[in-house]
Amino acid sequence: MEPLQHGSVIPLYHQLKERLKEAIETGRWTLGDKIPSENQLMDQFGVSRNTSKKAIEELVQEGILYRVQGKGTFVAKPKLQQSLMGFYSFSKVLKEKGLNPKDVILKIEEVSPTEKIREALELGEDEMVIEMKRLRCANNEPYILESSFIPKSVVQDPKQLNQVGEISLYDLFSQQFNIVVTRAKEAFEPVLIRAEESEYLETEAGQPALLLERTAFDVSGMPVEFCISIVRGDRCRFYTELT
Amino acid sequence: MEPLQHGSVIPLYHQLKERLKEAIETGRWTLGDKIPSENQLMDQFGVSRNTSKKAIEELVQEGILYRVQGKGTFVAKPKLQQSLMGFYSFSKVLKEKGLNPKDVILKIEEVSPTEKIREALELGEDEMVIEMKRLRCANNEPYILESSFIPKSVVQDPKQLNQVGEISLYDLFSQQFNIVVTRAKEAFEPVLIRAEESEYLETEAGQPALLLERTAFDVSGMPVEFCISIVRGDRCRFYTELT
DNA sequence: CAGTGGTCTAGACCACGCA
DNA sequence: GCGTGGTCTAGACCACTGG
Repeated sequence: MEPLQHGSVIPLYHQLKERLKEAIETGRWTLGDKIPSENQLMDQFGVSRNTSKKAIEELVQEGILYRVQGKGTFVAKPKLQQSLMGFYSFSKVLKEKGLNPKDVILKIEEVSPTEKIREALELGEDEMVIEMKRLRCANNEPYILESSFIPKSVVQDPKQLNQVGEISLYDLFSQQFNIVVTRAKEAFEPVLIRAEESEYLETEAGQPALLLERTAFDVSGMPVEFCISIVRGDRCRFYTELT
Repeated sequence: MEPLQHGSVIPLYHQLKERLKEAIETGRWTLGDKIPSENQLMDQFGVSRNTSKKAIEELVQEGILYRVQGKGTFVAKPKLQQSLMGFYSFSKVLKEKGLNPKDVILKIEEVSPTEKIREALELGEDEMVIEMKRLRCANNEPYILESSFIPKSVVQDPKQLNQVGEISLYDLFSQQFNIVVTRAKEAFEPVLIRAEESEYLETEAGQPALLLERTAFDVSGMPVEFCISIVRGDRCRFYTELT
């Protein structure tokens, strides 16, 4: 491990913070691992305890680490999973509780992206994408019709996506492709269900729904997924808390 | 100003933080005011600079204060205004930019609350509410039809609400009734526009819309407003960023 | 008991904004 | 030049956890 640059314009705690973050993002430490104590970091990097503390505290603030007094400092769950839960938790989303979630994969195939998708994923000319279309159900009733578009450069072989259903798409990204999704942009608006969607969602055309578009980015800021969801309005309600 | 309790179970920085927060919430300092410097707080409360700094830093983290190097520490905008801006900024909400926002008050009157409203506002039997129904426009085109329900105990005289339009409801709350809204819960779902709403919104029944319900709370956690909005789906798009 | 994080002090030097 | 916040050090005592 190279020493930190003392006397640099970049604060020591910030340099240390980046080192720790890098070690987590590259998989050096993962979910639940114990990282070195304040005293150990202090010795390893030649800084004071308050400086190593400040680096850790900011990472705790960002939700990357968590601390337990008397035990140590540990790696928290990836950030996006937390945020998604915070914003619209799928369990809370459903009016009925006691749900039995299940995803049906309708198709996985290589397609030519529309202009909108090409833009969202920052693709070049002629770059192809893999489309995975899923019907997401709870208690065997459909509630979301979802299409994920993933650049071919990310997932060379569509077959690799077949595991989705057993594990989540983002877990698959992290485990199979070494891609950690850390950020996402979302846009949504109310729409009417169209005829071709109504069949899958087992409802009628013209019923209220939410159109949700999400672009997910990996740690380097590269877009890795563009997702379009149609959410049945009668089955879903979204909650947020503004504090 | 009473001194802090040294040696208490409650950390000094936390006590100081509460003192500062209280001074802001009671109006001792308001938006844009400069608060005492770290050195001044250090002397006034008999703590070290790091302790006064930590109290301030946490309030900065919570968005209550902001700091400018070389100038000082200042009171930020009330939190809710920020959150609302962060979550669905009305300016970003509109597809068209260069908007000219205007609110038309349709009615202000004392009404008997429905069961839903009574529950949201935690009202007792026979307690009345003031309903303020507004049509919110941009570029003279309607986009939101909104009804606010406010407990009569909060605003004794409906006439006091007439200023809304010149200033925002939450600014009125803070200036006239000394109520600072600090928290809000929101729920939304897609719906179809109904006949009676379509007239105001100048569209057709059956068009997509967003139904948005918000309960706003003051500092003590008392509900002070329940608001039902119908948002035209064709004119609005909501954005969020998950990080 | 040793190790951890939680709090706190009393110093220090720096970059910045302003008069 | 002075006051501000930004960074940093080297100590200290405490409460909690685990062996």
